[in-house]
Amino acid sequence: MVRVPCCEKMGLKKGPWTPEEDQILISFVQQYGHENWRALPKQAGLLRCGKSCRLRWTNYLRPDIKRGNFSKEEEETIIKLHQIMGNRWSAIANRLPGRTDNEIKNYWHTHLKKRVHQDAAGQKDLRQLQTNLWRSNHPGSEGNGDVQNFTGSIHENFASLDYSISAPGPARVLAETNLKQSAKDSSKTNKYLGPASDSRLQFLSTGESIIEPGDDSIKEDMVFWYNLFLNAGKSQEKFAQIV
DNA sequence: AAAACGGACAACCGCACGCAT
DNA sequence: CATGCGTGCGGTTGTCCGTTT
Repeated sequence: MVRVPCCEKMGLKKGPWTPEEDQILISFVQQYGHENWRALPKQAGLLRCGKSCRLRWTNYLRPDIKRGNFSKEEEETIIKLHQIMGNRWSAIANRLPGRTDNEIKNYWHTHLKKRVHQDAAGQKDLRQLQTNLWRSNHPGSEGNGDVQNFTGSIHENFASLDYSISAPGPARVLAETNLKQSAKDSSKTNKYLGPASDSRLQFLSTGESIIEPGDDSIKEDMVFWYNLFLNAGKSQEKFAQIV
């Protein structure tokens, strides 16, 4: 059997819907319901295929649809459900009242995908960064289990957004102070949230410097993680506790 | 000022599934 | 069981619009 796609039928309109078409569809559905999408456009007097009508109704015209920006809670829900379910947008949409699968799918591709990938890459980098931090403060400890325990703990706690992290000892970060250029560069991409004019990366609340002259190799990582932390809603104190 | 570019969102397309015959 | 049909789903494309060059 070869089914002819409904949209190939001659005379049917494609593309964006006009307000008039929307009004016709809304009025018809409210009056007669939508038991048969294929027959609906003809009955309603619309030059659209049934599929197009159904999509327009379910994704845009339905009265229970919630318009507007996604809340933080909705974003987190989408990210968590996507980790579990993958691209099963309709299943994810079922958990978010008022949101459609299409809307969630679009939001994922345009907003959330990049962020999640960036976080995943960052978590990978974190182990190396923490190893560097540990070794810079614990000479002679390289290669032993303490380093792995420390970095593993940090990684797991950060990944699960657990605030109760305590680093073993005052692992003070020593880094090059000349952050002007990297801060300037980062601010262009909204990654650096601190004062761009400051040559040191500082806690905004306490003014305490966490970057001291010394190790040039980790300054960029520190800027990255500091900003990721702030973006994630962590306090500077917690950041200090970790490093 | 205008062209080029890129992000956001709406809409389309093809496949798969379930149900009726 | 095979076929026909309606619908749901996810991937992809098209279009609009703001920003950058």
